[in-house]
Amino acid sequence: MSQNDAFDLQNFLPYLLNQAAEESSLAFQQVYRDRYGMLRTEWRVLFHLGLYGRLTAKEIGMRSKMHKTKISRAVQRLEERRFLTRDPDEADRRQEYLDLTVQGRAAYRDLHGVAHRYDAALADTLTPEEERILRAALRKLARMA
Amino acid sequence: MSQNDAFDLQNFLPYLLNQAAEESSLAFQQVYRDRYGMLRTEWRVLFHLGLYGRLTAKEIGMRSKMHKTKISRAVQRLEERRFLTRDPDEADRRQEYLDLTVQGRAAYRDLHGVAHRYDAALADTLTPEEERILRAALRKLARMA
DNA sequence: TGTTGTTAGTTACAAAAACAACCGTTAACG
DNA sequence: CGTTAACGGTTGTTTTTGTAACTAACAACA
Repeated sequence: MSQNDAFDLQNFLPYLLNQAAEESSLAFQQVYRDRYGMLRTEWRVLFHLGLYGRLTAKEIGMRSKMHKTKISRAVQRLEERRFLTRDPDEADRRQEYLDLTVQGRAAYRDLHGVAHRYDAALADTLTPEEERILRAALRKLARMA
Repeated sequence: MSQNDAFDLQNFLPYLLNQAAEESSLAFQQVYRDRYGMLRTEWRVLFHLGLYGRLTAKEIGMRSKMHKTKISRAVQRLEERRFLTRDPDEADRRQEYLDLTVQGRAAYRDLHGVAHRYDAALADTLTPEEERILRAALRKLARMA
């Protein structure tokens, strides 16, 4: 039974963050899933390559904090579906550089636009002050150890 | 390659929300996992019962937005481990009321305290204004359709 | 050089989530 | 009543994720 204390689930930041993240991801997920058959890990890899250009799996891992097995599998699927190619680094043959194909860049541009517009639509439900502070606070929380 | 546009992953709210949610859940997850062998779905069910008292699975679903199969399985495991009991509703034998056992209430009180303190610690990394606005903005986003 | 440790990435297996079909019960209504 | 639809919940199967062990390549250094 509830303790006489205002602290409930809706006040628990991890829970609240999760609900907001899930709810706000849904509509975008719909797009990359239906339009390109991608998983979350896959559009993330696609975006990293689209935004920063040629990268190794390792570099994607450092930037995204995704585990290397997730990246490995996402890269496999993206390669199978011809969204990217692998280019072995001759100087260090443990790693390979990843590049988007023409098709990959097209998908990236498309999804980038969708994401941008969707982000703007989300931000529109907030006041400018709310938006600014929300982003700052989220960055702080995401950077915690 | 990056378009000449400030919009990148770190500015995409669903991504940012997800990173913050994941990062901020980690430490708490550690506690309910190590201390009670629970999964995320399980502590959520536990909290619903702890906060609101006797509920049916359906009611938990409406409040939490979790899918009914997740709830069904969480309830199973919580019952096996003697954190809750089921009480069939004689008036409508499709549903059953769920109640925490003594052990369940003890686990709830313990985890509630941990969550409360952890939430306070998270909030401490923010200014009071940031905290207030963050919570308001997250509630807005979580309630979107 | 050769041995030992690290690194980038993959693979194999176990745990968990998603999705659909299902069972027994109740509601709606001819 | 009897039939059909809806509901609460469970079960089975497929995807996806997490974890650990592995391979091949490189680095450090005696």
